[in-house]
Amino acid sequence: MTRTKCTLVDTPASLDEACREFVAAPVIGVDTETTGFDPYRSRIRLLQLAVPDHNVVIDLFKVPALDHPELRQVLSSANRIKVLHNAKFDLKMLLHHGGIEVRGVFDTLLASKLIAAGAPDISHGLAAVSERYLGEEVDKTAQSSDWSGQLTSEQLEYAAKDAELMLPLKRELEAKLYDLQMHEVAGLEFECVLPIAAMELAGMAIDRDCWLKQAQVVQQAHDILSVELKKALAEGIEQLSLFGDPDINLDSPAQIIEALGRMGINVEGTRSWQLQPIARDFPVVHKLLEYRTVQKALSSYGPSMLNHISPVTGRLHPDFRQIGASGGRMSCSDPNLQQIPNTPEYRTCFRAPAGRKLVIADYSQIELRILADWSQDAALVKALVSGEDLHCATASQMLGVRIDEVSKEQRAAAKQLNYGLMYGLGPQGLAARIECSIEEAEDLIRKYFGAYKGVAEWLREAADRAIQDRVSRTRSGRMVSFTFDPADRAQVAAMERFGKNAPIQGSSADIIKRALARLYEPLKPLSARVVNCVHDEIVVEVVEENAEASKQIMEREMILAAREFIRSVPMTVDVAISDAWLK
DNA sequence: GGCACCGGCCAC
DNA sequence: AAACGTGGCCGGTGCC
Repeated sequence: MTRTKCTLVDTPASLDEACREFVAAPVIGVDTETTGFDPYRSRIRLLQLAVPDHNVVIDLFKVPALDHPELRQVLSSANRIKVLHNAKFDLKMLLHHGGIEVRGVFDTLLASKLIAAGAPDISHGLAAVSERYLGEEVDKTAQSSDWSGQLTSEQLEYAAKDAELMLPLKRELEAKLYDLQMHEVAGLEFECVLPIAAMELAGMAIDRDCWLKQAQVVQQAHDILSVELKKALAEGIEQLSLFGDPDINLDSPAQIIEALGRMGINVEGTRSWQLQPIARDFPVVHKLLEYRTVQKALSSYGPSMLNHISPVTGRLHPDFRQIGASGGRMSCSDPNLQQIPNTPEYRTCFRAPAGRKLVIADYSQIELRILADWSQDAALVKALVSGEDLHCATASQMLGVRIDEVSKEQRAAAKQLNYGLMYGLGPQGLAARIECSIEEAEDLIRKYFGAYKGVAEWLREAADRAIQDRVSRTRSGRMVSFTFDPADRAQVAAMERFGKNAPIQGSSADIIKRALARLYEPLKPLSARVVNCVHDEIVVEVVEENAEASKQIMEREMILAAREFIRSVPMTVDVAISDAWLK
């Protein structure tokens, strides 16, 4: 690469000059260097902007560039494309420190992930992506250097280089996205970056005392159970033990298997599905299952959760990975607010601060509605359009009984089928879940697909597509690729199940992402902030007096987001206004 | 001490 | 691989 002109901006006059250049540029590479990763506890040192043949490095410790009207306009205007790698990070910094909402984002990280179509073991770091698309090695050693003091020429060079790289990288990635017909879904993803950045900055409020109180209750149960369980497990070796209680580690599956074996209880593993069937026969097994529950509650949902509370905001600011799953779903970590136990004891601790409310909105049966729309199965569409209880309607269709005569067991079986079959549930799995024989399960599945022939056909085609084309698409055009060894029957079977599931799960992700993007502007005037997003659910925090208005907007925008993709069945959104994360 | 992996289990 | 999909977090275990 030829040497590009590089300017260090550290005076108001040089900033003015540089800004004139950006105002005219349709595409700008952007990067920042910061003193840390937490926007609330670190500062932006450098803002790098690259246009063809010119890199500009702005030293924000020397000149208050984030206040510069032209620069703000350049960054927040959707008309000028800003190319960044992992834009969420820079957007959070610019939003928090400058109140700047960066629009017109092209994110090279998300582009790379889309192109990879969920293939595992592909790195999407800037160095790897540059290498892959430009054949260029990038030295990232300066990234973790100290950006708070006197800067070396190496640091400045590195800083400029990252922004400069964005321009050729965008060219390559964009061409590839068009090739693959994924420019539209790329736009969908790029529009989500600002809303997700804002969601992370907003964070979720948690009531510390409430959480600790709950943890203490569990701790007590844990202590009692652990003593009882140790005693029960020791009984098998009483005659061997000369030194009192053997110090068995209850959290070690290997030691548990050994201890149970000494008592004459032989198990392959100690997962709950393996233990459940024999829990009635052996009190010690029942005790173990009880212990497991509280152990999980204590370790994953105990006091350690509070370590994630920001000392600055007093709230939880998780990390959302925008393309976290191969089908396009988001994932969440540190902490994972998508896996908080769905029980009142825990959810009630996620409480809106005084004078504020949570508005909780979720799509009802979104995946089944996608399946119905996609398969155009007449019976399933009709059941969903009718607004009847879906699982009763399914049981009625399958078994030929009147809908008001469907028994509890029949409805439960239908529910398992509705949710399970689109993931590839087989007779064995169904039998285990509803406690019937394999033959009965086979019969139920036959009846289900007899009632929903269109669904059967669609699922068959989806599985075939995965095996033959090794790729399928969600409703937005997002590609999901499948890699497997065709000689391995188990892998083929797993891929068939994945092939059935991925387009549906991924389309659901398309829809919720459209909802996040659509909600951003309408919620702003209400000072309502999205604080969490759990696959088919969006949680907003808002001042009490604007809760009702927020509710209306959420219902409207979420339905409109779904209608962008799904038209033949109604999408329904359940919305509740609440003090805590409870409906 | 850090890392990778596993068994196990929480969410949707 | 539970013959039901997608994730992340935990403690145990073994390795370097």
